[in-house]
Amino acid sequence: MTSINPDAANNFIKDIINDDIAQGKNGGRVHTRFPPEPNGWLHIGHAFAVNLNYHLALSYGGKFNLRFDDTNPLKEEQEFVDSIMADVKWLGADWEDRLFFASDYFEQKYQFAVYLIEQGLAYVDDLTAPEMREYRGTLTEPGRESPYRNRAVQENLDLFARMRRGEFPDGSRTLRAKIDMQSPNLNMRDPALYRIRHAHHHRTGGTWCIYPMYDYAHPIGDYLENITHSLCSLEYADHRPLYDWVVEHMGHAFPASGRPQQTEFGRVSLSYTVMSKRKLRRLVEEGHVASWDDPRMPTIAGLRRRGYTPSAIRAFCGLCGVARKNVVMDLALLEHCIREELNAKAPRVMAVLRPLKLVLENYPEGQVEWLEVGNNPEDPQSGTRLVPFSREIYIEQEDFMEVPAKKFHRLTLGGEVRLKGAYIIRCERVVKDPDTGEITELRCTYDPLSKSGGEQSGRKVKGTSHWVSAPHAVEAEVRLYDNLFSQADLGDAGEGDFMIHLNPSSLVVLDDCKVEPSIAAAVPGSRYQFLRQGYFYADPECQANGRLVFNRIVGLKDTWARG
RNA sequence: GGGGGAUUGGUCUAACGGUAGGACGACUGACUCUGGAUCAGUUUGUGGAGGUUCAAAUCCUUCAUCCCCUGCCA
Repeated sequence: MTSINPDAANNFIKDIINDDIAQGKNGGRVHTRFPPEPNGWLHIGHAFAVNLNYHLALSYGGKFNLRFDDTNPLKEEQEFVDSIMADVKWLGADWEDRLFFASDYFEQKYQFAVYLIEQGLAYVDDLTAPEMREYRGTLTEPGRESPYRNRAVQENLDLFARMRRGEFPDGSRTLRAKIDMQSPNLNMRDPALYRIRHAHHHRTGGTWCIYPMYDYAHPIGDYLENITHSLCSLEYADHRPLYDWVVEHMGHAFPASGRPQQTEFGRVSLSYTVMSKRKLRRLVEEGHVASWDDPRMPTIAGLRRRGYTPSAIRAFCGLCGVARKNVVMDLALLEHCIREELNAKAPRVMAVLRPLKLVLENYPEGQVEWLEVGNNPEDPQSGTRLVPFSREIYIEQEDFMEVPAKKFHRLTLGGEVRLKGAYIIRCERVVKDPDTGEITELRCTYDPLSKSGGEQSGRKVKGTSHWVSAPHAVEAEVRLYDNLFSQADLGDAGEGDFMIHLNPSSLVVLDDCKVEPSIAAAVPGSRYQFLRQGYFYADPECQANGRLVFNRIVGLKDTWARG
């Protein structure tokens, strides 16, 4: 079990839990849950919530449930249940045998509603939706009581039973809690508990035509599952009095030893991207990204496809603040987490993304040397591999400048550079296309005494370049992913306007890359550091058709490019 | 003249009346057969005003700003 930052300072939720344990609440148990609605894909913000709930339970020796909040058949689909389960599992949160659905409790919820009616705490209302809105009042004005508010218990019981039987059309009636139309908290102005929806539910099919509302269903689910700490996002703080109202009456109807309590925390979002379902959907529907799992998307599926590891995402979540305010985390922190992990673990290989042919005029034609190169300087255990070297090689176009810029450390006309793991070379001539003036080839010489690891290899030059032997080079496609948006905080860009900040270069596809032969058979899903370029992921889907495709997960930090 | 929540450097966070610290980023330098990594260092902060106190980021008052709430969504 990978832990997130176990030494992290306490957060306010831990403070609350510690107090609860000290007071013996719920017998000192800690039991959390992650309650997604199966109506979309999980994103990095959800990962934070999953992680928070799971690791809180874990660190207190408690339990963690996965519970789908499927009370609205119009929006929910099995497809999302499947993808969410896969994502939560991939993130490493283990619900063991505690997979639940709000719909598992529809019958109990119905019985409890009957109890509320009997107690005079709920009534069937015939108001239409627009009427109900009008009766509700406004933020600054109290509401008015529905004319149906004081129906007799028997009439309510009868009407509610007939609602269940399907005698009334959608929208014609609701079951409402009888609380307080004067409350300054709109959630307490006789909130709807049930609405009529003659719709097919992904799990219960056509069994029901009345469906409970979130505010009613959620606390019941928590209560029935013996949840102790029901964590949710900030916007539900106003709903807490209603949550408590339901729990309190559940306690009377179905006495149990435990009582769940709701605590709100701030959502986590990321800079240079968007998080709202609506905006993510627009990106897909308008074709700005290929799909929900496009490697530029902040969805779990997208991050996975990009090449992020669950452990890096967990580490990131552990570094995020748990606070009573929504936060926008710096993308750089997420990138730091994957770099840190991959720096330690990823094998290094040489890949030339934008090749420039280079001929070593004094290197014997037809000769091939297999040079031993270290796999990872950070990991002595990682060993070495053999890389072929020959008269014709490729180097990176940007590693040569005929007229060097200030502080340029690599190859220049008449200058020297070391080829990583091989020899020091000197550029003698530049061959150009006579028409375009474009550099097509470099004619160079090598210093035979400078061979890496050789006795006389100690000579220093100011730069080192990566390279690939031309006759041995393997063709690959490389997809350079970058920030989806060029502006860090899209929050204040007007609605609908955020698209103007799309980064036109969020994806650059290079299809003429040359990689060293050692990764010709790269295992799909494996990760490498392309020397001096970044960390890359052998794309599992694109690999399928026999073509090598690598996704750039994240670039290396590059102090030269920055300057 | 509604209710709820929040405010510590560029970002996130610690402090629970007693030296404002950390992470990421940025910048310097060292080192380097990756301009990576590593190491050393630097920079930037308690929203404002009052008050309580020997002592306030922390407690009180007040102002300001930001977020959420008028679905038969969650």
